[in-house]
Amino acid sequence: MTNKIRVRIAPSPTGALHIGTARSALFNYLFAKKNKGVFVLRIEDTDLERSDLKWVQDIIEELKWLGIGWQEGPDIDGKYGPYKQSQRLDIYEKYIKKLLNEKKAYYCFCSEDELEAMRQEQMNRGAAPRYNGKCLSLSKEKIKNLLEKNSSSVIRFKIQNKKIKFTDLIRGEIEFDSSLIGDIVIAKDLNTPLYNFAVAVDDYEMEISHVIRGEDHISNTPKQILIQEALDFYQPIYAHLPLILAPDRTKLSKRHNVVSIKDYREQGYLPEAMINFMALLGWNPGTEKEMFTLSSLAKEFSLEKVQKPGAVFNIKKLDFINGFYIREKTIERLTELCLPYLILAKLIEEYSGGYKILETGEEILLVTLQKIIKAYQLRFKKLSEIAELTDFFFKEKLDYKKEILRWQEMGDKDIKDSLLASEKILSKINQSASEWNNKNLEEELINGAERFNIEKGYQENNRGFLLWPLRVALSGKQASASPFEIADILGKEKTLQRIKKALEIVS
RNA sequence: GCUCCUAUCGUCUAGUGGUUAGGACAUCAGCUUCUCAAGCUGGUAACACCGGUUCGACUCCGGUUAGGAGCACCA
Repeated sequence: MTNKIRVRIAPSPTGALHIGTARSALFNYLFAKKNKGVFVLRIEDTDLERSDLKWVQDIIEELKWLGIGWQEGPDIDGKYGPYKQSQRLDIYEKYIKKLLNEKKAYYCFCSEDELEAMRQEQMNRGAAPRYNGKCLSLSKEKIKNLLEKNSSSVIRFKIQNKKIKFTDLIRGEIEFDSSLIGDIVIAKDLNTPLYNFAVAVDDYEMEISHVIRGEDHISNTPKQILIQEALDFYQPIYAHLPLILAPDRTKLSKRHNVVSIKDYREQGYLPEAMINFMALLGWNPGTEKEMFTLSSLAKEFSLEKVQKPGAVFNIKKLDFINGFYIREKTIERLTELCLPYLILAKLIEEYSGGYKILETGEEILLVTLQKIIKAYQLRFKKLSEIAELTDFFFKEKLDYKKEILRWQEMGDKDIKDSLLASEKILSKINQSASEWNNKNLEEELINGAERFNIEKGYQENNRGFLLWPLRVALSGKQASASPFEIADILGKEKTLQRIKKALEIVS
């Protein structure tokens, strides 16, 4: 073993990258960065039945999206050989044979039914279910015979009865009694290794110094340690991370929760937010600082500050953090990020280098799109929300009830008067950049609102009598950006059209 | 059932024998305000329980209770 810090994550490609795996990756990555070590990505695809190349792609894509890079692993040559277990079969075979020769492992011909019955009987007795060692003393001839007959068999590892102690960087000393474990299956045959065995071999072969993984692996650790000892391997240092929990405090599962990073990305969560949020789940800097970029985390991270108890996944906090990073974006970048969602919602489409409104086919300039996004930058938490919030900019016909045009105790006649007053003010303003802009529109309309209130005998500073019906007429919504921003973006013609429509609706 | 792990506001957490138990999200109120946000100000809200140790325990020890994870020819 070198003195170098070498860590890894070892996902199995049996599904989309899970948020728990992503957080393990983050913590390993940060630990490596902090200690100038190496972060390895190893693909654990020993289970060919369940593994699929498309999930390897997903793991790679999503880790890259998060900004978590590896120094050794897929796409990158390494001196430790291939990083997919299915390409390392000869390595495992060598060690399986070694264990077999040294009588530390043996063939087992018990049927699954037999094993199931054994387990049941032990459970009923209140004992820990474990293999009873039936095939341990089979004679050489008998084994040879059965193997030649192609009887189905597996290879078991002989568990030494002893106390196994190891130090966990997060939890301290952990002790297991190996007599409770029973001889585990380490391979189905010489070419089909199983998890606990493959992990022990790979961690050794890849010179992994620290194994940082989820708490759900604690009970695998003694098995792996025993295999390491039998093979005369060094023992890596362990650190078991607290689990990410669902609101009911059980392990986050695909069945009841959104767990894949891909889904969060598609919902419009930013990688910065995911990283910041995942880091805070089970770790804190010991200060009151909570907002972190990946690189600031790499400086401040330490395993000593990792929590012991599991952490409940709080989506509201993720939303808050995501909103924070949305507000941090430049408007150019944020618009770029939002565009796909507007396209997906069939509001706009891309054409020869520009964009057009899908419904009317009219061109919409990038600067206009940026104005729209800017008007909503403070108003959304997930990118996917942008379409519903801003759809009225791209629609000809607004669909709303007359009732929502009403501000406080206004009668229908009052609403009409209000809209007519707005119309009068706005038609006097020229559609030119120097006049028809947010600032000037605001000035004119606020002055107008005061005049309108005096005229109608309303309370003077209650601008809603003019502004509310106007804003609803332009947006069709009870909640939206200001009428000034909207009118500015819509332009004079559409603004006046929408006021006319509203007047029709009141009548 | 067995093994292991865990226990501070609803949630994420600070705290390492003496604190008005701090922060963040959420929540509530106020300010701002045409609305919704954002922002600012303030409020409500926690040491699971029982024993020790100690002049003194959220903090150390033991137990109880509760929760979780693991117990495959999956990883």
